[in-house]
Amino acid sequence: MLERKQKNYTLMQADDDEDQVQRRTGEENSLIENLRKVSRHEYLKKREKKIVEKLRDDVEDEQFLFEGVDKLTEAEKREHLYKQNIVELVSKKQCLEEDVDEYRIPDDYDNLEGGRVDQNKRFYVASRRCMEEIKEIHPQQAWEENQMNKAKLIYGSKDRKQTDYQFVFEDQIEFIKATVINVEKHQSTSSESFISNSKLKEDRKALPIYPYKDALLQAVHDHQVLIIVGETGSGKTTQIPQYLHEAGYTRSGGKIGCTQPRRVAAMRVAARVSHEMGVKLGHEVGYSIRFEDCTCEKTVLKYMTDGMLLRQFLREPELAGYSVVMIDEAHERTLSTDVLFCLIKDVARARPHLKLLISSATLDAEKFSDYFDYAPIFKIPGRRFPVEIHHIKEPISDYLDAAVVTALQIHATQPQGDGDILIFLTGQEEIETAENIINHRIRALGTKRAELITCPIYANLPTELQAKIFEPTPEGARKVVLATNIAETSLTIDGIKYVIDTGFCKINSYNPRTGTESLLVTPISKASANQRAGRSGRTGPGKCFRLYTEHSYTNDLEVNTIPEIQRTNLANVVLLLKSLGINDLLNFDFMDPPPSEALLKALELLFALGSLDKDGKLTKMGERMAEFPLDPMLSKMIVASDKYKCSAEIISVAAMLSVGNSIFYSPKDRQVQADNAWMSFHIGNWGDHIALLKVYNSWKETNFSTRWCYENYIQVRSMKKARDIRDQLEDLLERVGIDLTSNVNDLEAIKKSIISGFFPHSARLEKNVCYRTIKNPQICHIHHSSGLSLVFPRWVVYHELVLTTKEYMRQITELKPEWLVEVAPHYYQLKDVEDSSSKKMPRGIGLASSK
DNA sequence: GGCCATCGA
Repeated sequence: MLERKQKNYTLMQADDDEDQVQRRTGEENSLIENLRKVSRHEYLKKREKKIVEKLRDDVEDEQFLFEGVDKLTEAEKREHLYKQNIVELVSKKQCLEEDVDEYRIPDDYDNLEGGRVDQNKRFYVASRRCMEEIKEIHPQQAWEENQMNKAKLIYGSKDRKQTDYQFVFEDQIEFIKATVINVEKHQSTSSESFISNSKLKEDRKALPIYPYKDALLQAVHDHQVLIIVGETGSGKTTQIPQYLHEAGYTRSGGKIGCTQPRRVAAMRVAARVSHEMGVKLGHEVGYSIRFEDCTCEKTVLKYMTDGMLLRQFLREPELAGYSVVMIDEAHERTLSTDVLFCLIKDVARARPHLKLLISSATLDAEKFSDYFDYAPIFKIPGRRFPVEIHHIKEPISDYLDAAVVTALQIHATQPQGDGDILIFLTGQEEIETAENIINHRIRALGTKRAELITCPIYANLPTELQAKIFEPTPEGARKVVLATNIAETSLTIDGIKYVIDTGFCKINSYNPRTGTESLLVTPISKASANQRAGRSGRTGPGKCFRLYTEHSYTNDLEVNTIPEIQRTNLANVVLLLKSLGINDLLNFDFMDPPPSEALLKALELLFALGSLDKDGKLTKMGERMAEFPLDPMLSKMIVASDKYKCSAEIISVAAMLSVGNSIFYSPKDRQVQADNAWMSFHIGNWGDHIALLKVYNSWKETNFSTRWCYENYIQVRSMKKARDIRDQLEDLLERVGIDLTSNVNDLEAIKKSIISGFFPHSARLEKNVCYRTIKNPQICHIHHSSGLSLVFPRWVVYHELVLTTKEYMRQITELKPEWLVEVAPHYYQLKDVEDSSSKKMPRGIGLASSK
């Protein structure tokens, strides 16, 4: 097939040559004929690019997923090499054509001559990013850890702390101990049919979970719901589904599903398990994440994101295709996991043969147990290196300064090259200032000490710059990684020996009364503090320096972070639950119920958007909106765009809004250029929504060019994500019966569609630079990232309201007040939007009759 | 003239 593809290329070339000859000689050729050729030429160019891109993705995927898998057939290997060759040839050619030198800061892996990307290095770097899961299970690692543990079996001080709690679960411990004996008796009877490779088998046996295998199977057999407490490195995620599969839980046709909070985790674990089972990924073992379904009819072990399983409830409310569902990393308490708890508990009652495993790393398993009708707790020990924890003696006032000083102290006093430093800070700005201070002070020290390399990392940092933290530290030097919470769970950095924990992070919480999200610096929880400390003990014994006193650790910090469900906008969740036929949400069996105010606010909004009727039942409109994996206001905007015949534009806007605020990129050293690029999308005061649309369409016009992004200081990663979302939305349009219609020049139609979804978010200019929201009147300002921040239109509609240092509206568009009445007559009356009576706002304005 | 923690569909 690939050979055919290449032939196509040469054929295309021949076609083109012929074209030229004909064009020169054939006087009689009609103009139309010529145009056709030109357009074909263009089409072929585009097609070539598309095919190459597809090939490149294939190669990346294969390298990423089959890394270390030696089960590939010869044909597969050949094909892979072939693809790789083509991609390399093409990228050589492209690099000559596209000499990109804008905001692309060269880093190690694209430093080859001619700017060519060294794919191997790149994948090395990329795979480091998500080493977490692999670390847990990599055979080499397992072996090494095993050897280390043989020498001295030590548990870290973190573990020591947790022993305090162990007596609480005495029953469960007894339960485990009893079964350990069983394990030894029946060990040899376990099924071994799937593993031919003896090395792999040994590795699997070396995992801490292995001795508990039969006991675990017995427990699953005896109980419908089981809480599993297994620490990092126990092998629970990879082994338990395999054990259950081997024990026959998939024999009657049901799948084993395992959820993960993050996409990379689902992918990597699935890849690992398929490797262990000696099957091809996507066949018996697969994964399913948004934009990527790597499963087939044969799939019996399915790893997926928790959000994915949640969406599956819409199509398959009984989860009939599953015989076992395992919810992994339950302690993280993501919004999706929490909602899954409620739904799955209900399903389990209706389906007595469905097995349910809730797996968590912490010891608040008792709470999980209580929630699931006192389900038994099964504890599996983990493996970790000891971590020494140091607290400060006296409280300090400036944690940023203290963090820098501590880092420098470590650097100065600890042996050279014995490990890197990781500092947890709260955000981008803090990271940048810390970076500056450290660099400055290091320079002042002169060349006496070894080099100290600062590596910032946060989610919004362009990928090219993120890769820096995964490069090995040069001989004799030391790295200091300045990270946000991203390093707490989402990525793992090798070689960290010292953690400096400032004790703070930014946490988002939603105020249902005002509809504001606030992102404020908050003390972390104990669980979080321990997680952070654990980051130093992954590859060897570590040390953690906490910039708070032991007293405040024990007395001031909360035990756990407040679950997301209690501090977020619930509109989306409520719509989902409503479309599953769950009506009484106030008495719904949440593990930690969200504030009733938040539920009411969500219901009120859904009613205003027309997705619920006055009895709280889902309407036809609500059904259509629920199809979209978006915030209900965005969904409503899309459904409304049908009326204004601009659905093509609106789904672009929705996709761009969904990726959030990481579109534009403004590096400190190129601020002027970046500002200019930004300006070019904001001329004419169209507003931010239209600017986003312009960005998307311009990118599309350049055939999704990466170079174009660099030139315009736009983040490629975000744009690609927007494209994926937009593609998905386009597919969904068909499902809800909306035609894809484009009307790019009718800005009024586009704005009216936006307002149809966002009419509850309107505000008017109050005085000077202050705005006042119409509903729940409150003072706010235009965020400085907005194109209208110096324009101050009288009336605006905003995408979101965020409290940072002030109340800011983000992503705004100007509107005519009468549009509000036109689009939402049930919500606004003419008197609400009349400009003349602006002296004082009547109470309850805007809430015309929505109760 | 002042900035956006982190995931997920």
